[in-house]
Amino acid sequence: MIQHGAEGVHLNQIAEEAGLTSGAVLYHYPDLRDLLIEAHHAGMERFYEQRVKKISGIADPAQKLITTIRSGLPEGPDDSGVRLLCELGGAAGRNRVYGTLLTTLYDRQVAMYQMILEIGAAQGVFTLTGDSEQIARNLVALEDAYGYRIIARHHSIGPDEAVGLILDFARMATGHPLKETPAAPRPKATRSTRTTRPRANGKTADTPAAGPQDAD
Amino acid sequence: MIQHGAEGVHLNQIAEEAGLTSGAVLYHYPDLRDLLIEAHHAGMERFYEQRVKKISGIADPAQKLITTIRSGLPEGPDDSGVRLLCELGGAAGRNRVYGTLLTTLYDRQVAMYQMILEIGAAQGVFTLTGDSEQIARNLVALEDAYGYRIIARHHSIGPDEAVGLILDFARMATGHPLKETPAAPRPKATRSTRTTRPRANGKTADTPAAGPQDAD
DNA sequence: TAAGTATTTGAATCACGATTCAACAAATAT
DNA sequence: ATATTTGTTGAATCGTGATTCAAATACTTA
Repeated sequence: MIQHGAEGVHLNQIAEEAGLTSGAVLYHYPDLRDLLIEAHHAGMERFYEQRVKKISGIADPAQKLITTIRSGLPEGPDDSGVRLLCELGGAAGRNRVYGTLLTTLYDRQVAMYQMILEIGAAQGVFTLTGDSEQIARNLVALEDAYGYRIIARHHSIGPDEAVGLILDFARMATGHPLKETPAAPRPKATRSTRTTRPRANGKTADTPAAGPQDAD
Repeated sequence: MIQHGAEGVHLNQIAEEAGLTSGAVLYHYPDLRDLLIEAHHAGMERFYEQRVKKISGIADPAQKLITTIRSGLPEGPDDSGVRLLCELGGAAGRNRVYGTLLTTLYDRQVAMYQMILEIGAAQGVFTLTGDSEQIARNLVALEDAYGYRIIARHHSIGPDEAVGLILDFARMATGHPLKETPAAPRPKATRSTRTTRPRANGKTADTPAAGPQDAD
């Protein structure tokens, strides 16, 4: 899906990716669409779980907020997790299931932010300038949008710039300076989230070597 | 593209939509991709022009800002202009041309907002809490994101709610109350932006009547 | 080990969509 | 009025990808 779009996936590609033949894939998923939906669902779930895990250990609301913001953005234009979500965004207008999936994710993310905001406010660390849900919604919205910008390879908006922009808003909304920890030099070359798959067994020796960037 | 996704368009559908046969379409666009790019380009252009036109007559910066925000959002989940842009968002990760197209649009919209903000500030109407570009970027980002939410049919976020949320941010950023004009009861049933096309000439009498909502 | 079940293969088939092209029609120029 | 070009058609062709299925293989259980 990342390579050819939600509507452009071909059974054979899926099979090859899985190290199987088309028949085997059909054996498990007589209807391809079910597989795609499950895949999207799993991708979303993984994305969300990762975020939750990243902030689970942090106590300070400000640091928690900053980390959460960063974890919602792609690591770069090739971040597969976010790429998938962007793909979903386009398809959501056409397909109710995808729409619901995406909507659910959005709501969960809002709840996550809202929790952080509320706790911070309760501790007196944040001074919210409005309803916590309203702020949370805007935070998630900003994340989403900058995700798209990064995926589209905007020349002047990368992950760092996006974090900066979102923090600008977060500061207004929380009344907290939200200093980015200069520590934690985010691990550079953790690119390609793609789990290395055990290639097809023999026979399919001729991989047409699809370029890293498919020109549609 | 709206019906079947950027990767799912079929020549015959395009031809039928245009009231032609596949051959005739190929005569003008030997490479289908050129057509799609031009279509996206035209769609974007139209979207932008419409926004500019809508605010052209307004003098008051606050009203201008409010109107601009509204004009950046879809009128509903079926707004074809925005649907197309969402489609583009997913494809941008795969296709450099689309990425550039989208990036360009984003930058132009930022410039548009920036202008409004700067003028408002110069007139003493707005008191910007930060860099005008930074605020403008976030405004466009919010628009984009809520566009996606609306297209995905979020149960509690429609055009009105989105405007409200964006205005919440805009108020923080401009220090202006930004009261929505209760006047101008937005025209209810202006659905289906789709321009009525002169149907195919004879022969192609059997239109399979594709439902309004294609289940992917 | 043997029987039974689950999975995978590879080839055959089927359907559909892109592409080509000769003939036709319309518009425009001479 | 005729020639030329421009655009369009419809049918034929071609290629690709989904789908089916009998046979082969792997795994499980008794």
